[in-house]
Amino acid sequence: MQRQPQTDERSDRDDPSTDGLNPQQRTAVEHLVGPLLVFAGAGTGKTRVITHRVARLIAHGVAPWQILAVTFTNKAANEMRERIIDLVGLAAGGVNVGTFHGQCLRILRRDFHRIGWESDFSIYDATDQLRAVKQAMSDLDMPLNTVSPQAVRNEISRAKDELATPHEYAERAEGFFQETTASIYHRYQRVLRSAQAVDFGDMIAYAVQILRESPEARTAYHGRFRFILVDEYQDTNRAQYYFVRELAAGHGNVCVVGDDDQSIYSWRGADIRNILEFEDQFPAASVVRLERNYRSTKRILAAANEVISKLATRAPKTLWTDRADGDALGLVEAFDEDDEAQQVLEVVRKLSADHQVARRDIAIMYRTNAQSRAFEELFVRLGVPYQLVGATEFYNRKEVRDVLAYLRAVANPRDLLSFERMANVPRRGIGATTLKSLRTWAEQTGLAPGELVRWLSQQADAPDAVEADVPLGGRARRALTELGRVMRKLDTLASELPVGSLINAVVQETGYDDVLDNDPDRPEERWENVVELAAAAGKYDEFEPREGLQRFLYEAALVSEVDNLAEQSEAITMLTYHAAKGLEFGVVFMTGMEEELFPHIRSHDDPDQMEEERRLAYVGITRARDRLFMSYARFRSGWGTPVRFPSRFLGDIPREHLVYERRLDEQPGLPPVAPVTAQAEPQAPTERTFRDGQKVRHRVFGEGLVVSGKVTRFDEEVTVMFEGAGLKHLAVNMANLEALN
DNA sequence: GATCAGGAGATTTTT
DNA sequence: TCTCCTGATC
Repeated sequence: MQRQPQTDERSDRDDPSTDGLNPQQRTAVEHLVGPLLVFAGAGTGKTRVITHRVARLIAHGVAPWQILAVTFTNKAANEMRERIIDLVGLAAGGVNVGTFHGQCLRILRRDFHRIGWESDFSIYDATDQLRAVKQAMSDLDMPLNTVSPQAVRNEISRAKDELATPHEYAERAEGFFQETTASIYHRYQRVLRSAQAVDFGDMIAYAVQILRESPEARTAYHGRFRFILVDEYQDTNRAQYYFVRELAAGHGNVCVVGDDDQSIYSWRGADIRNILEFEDQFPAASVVRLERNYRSTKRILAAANEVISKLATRAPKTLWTDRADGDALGLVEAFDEDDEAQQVLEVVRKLSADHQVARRDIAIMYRTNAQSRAFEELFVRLGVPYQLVGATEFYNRKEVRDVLAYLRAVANPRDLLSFERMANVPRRGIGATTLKSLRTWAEQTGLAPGELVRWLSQQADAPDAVEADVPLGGRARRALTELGRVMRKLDTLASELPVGSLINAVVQETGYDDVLDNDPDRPEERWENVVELAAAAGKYDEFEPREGLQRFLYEAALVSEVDNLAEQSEAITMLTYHAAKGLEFGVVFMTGMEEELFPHIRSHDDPDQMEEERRLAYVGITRARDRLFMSYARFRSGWGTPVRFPSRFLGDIPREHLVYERRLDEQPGLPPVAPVTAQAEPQAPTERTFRDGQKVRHRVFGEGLVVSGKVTRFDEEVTVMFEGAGLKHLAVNMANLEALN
């Protein structure tokens, strides 16, 4: 695992006694039995409470393995494990720390047979899910444009977050989209089932099902996990709540820690009710509120409080701190995204020179992963060390997915998606039609395509085999037989080689090395990724080959963050606001503080989502200990309108806490924008000046007709059909359109 | 029936 | 910028 930056108050590491805890923290630590809810505001010593609580439980004779600690991310789980060991000693390594999905995986591995599954299965991630949705739609003879497969995937995931089965979902489905989704969902589950595969939502759902339906399993887990601890409880979804409830049903020793102000995952099904209604769901629960912030300066905290106070709904609380006022928050106005990166780097240099701030204590945060690009390019060019958290999407690289598809097709011959992904890579003359007839044949025989091709190859090897009825053309049959031969070879290798070496063998045996060599754009990079994958798999070489393979595949599915190649202690950290939750840094740069980016444009028409953006801004601000900088660009290439305006969140911060580090001189071509510190709302036109059907002239595009238009917060946008240039979306302030009639 | 080329569309946040 | 999809070609 990559070395992560500090979590909450790593700085004051201490002995397991309750000395040095404030009264609220102590209350939380000393409460041992029964349900407990800890409202832990940002920087209030949450991690400290958790680790001390664990220490105290162990001091009271609870065995480490009787404690189950659940987090939301692998990052958080690793941090928590480390902190517990730091405090309690190695003996505490036995505490069961893991993500929801990791914990459920263990239960499935052990007890999946109780509900009719095998203990080896494939885990389908979001990309696989999408393919499975398309597969389901095609099974139903439904054109892919009937409904958006992405939307259906998300809808299915939301349903699973609520533990709704296809049947339950269908019962309450309303309207065309939901009713269509209902039938796809039904079929989708069959696709997964026959592939012996589960998606993320299934993992929770099946674990709950096991706990509910198997008395043996239920008794075993109740006996095993006597104390349950859930971190970031505000981000749990309904299914996860049921999971916790089932586990805690025997004894009620469940401690949840969270902060409704930091709830930022409702788009993933997080249900704020879980934390707000905890006292109803677990009667006799004690509630502790941590409101003293140890992390940030007064001015940073004031900004945070101001931003979060504009929420329409939240549990009342006010963070306070004893720390000094600190510096004002620095504002950086940039021309565009490249300039933004430059300017941020300028400030970083100044900080290093004037205040000896170490780069490892600096974080650059952004709303979307794509924003990291400008920073990366600059930093690479200048040799500035940085580390990217998450995001790299290593496991979404084509070559990585290809190799993994081979491994999964070997580990689980029934895994249809993996099989079909690798079936024609490299090209073997197996096209869509061949695969389709193979699937049909599979349905008739009850065998999976992966099993059938192996059988074909066996038949071919046995000269006196009885000629069975094979519904395939000669060419297709030959190609599939050859594929079966490769698969059988891989089967053998998988039983002999540790998984790290297996990857190398797979690449050679299958001819995938040629695919990599002949890659049109970046063969070296693709090779590097495959090598890196093999290196990651090497961790499992100590296991029996088959077992190591299976474990590696589970990890690959559940770990989204990759080890960065080298540990760079002197590197600037770059990460999204979402990924920053739970971390803290001496200096934080909140970049891209622009309307339509942060708050994100997709949140603009939904008040609930807008509130979530605000909480996300709050999370960003409260990551900073000593210094906070916020930057925005006046132009940003890419999508949407190129002209940008400062984020409303900037306007919410009292001006006495803000100071410009850098402002642009007003230049020709730059639309005027009032300084953020003095700004209320930007002036927006109230009605359209160009009507539909109006003829206009543009300096570059020539003459055209206005097709549609709308008034936005800051400007008027029109869509114009130009005679030469086609359809264009234009911002009226920028485009200098001339009305012609 | 497979492959190729070109175009279109889509890009939030993550286990 | 990149991936997916479609339609045309071999």
